[in-house]
Amino acid sequence: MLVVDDHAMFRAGVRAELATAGAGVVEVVAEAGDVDEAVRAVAEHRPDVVLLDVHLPGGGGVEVMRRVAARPTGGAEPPRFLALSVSDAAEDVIGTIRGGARGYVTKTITGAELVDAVRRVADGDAVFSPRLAGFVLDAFAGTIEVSAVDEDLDRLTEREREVMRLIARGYAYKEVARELFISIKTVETHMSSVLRKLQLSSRHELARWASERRLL
Amino acid sequence: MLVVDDHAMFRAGVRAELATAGAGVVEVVAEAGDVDEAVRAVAEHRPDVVLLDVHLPGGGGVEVMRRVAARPTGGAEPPRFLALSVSDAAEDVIGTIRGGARGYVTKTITGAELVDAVRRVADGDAVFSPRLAGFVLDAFAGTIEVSAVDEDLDRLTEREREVMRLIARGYAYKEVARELFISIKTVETHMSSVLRKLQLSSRHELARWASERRLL
DNA sequence: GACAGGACCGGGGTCTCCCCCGATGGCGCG
DNA sequence: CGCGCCATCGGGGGAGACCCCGGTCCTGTC
Repeated sequence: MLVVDDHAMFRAGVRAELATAGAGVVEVVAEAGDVDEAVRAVAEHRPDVVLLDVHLPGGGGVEVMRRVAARPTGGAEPPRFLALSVSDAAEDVIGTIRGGARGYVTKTITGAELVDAVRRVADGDAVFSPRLAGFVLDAFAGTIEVSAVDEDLDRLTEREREVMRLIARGYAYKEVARELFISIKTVETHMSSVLRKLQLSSRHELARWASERRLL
Repeated sequence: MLVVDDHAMFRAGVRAELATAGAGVVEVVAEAGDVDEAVRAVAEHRPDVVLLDVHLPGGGGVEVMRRVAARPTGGAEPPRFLALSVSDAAEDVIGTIRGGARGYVTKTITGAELVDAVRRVADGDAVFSPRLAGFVLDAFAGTIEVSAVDEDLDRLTEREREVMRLIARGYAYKEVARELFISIKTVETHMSSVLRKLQLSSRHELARWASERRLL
């Protein structure tokens, strides 16, 4: 494992904890204190797991993952990243996951828990601290208001729904007309009904409305 | 914990495993064999964790989560769902997570691992089997082609990017002009450059382009 | 100093969007 | 049968979107 954190004291703490709680399970092969060092250390030592601080000089942990992913691995498996941070802010967590981390734990974690988390990430598991699992899964599950959608959407006729779908995808009236073998004027009539029924006022609002509800 | 699975034999197996490996940690308070039973059992026993089979008669595990979420809890905390399935298909996993599950493990799991997974989900952790963590996190991280985006996006000047962002969000030229303290004509000039540089032909295509690349 | 490029602004034109008004034919319902 | 709803089509018009052309400043480069 590679330990990346800008505080040497913290890295020493991780080493000490893992030496006792994780003896024989987790081996620290190297340390790094900023983004450049981290990228070099990954290339040199090819660790299975990188314990990665989120707030790191030189672009943060996300930058490390981005640069490691951009470099050729020479056929070797890329390391798995376990993010470690004092922050439990949603944007940090989600940004880190988007960046490619396979886990995110806060620094309130105990040594034994850290050993377990590292082991799990090494096995391919996803690991999240309790408070963070909520962010990740909620963001992933999305804000799908099933009940509200149906009530509005059911007011539309079949033909109106077809027109709505195409308009929301950015089709011009002319293109919708050609696609559905009807006149432009009919498309305008349907669109007028759609906007009125959905209480929207333009095709742009309609596009956002449909996009938020994943109707495209 | 509530065990939901349509095979009585499997439920018995879970009970037996948890009695030995999870003695004193995990207590099975009830069982259910289909969606209706599961929803009733949740209302009656209010378990902390529901071990939920994905392929279940009556709509699947997703239907259970949907109906439990729709019913008032009477102030009590809703249970956390741990999905359990023979399937490791991406659509099953992602659909289940979208449905609100806090974890997903396959039935190849051992008794000790199951105890650990249940304990973690009860604590609020997200738990995923190794092969599944890939699906979930990749789907969440999205298909972000950093390299392709930058080449196109870097051709835009700073001002063009600002205009592009607002237009992609559905702002009218007039609104963009007001927002950026410039004239409508200037907005048109910038938009013309944006469309030319990105090889797009309308604000609608631009909106889709930006939306696909999560630039909003 | 010439030259390029970016930010800024304008005229004028065509097309699209969105609304108002109208009409016809079909289909089910009381 | 009258009535309402739906799908179809049209005229007209105002506002906006998009594109063509023109221009003035400023800044950085050679």
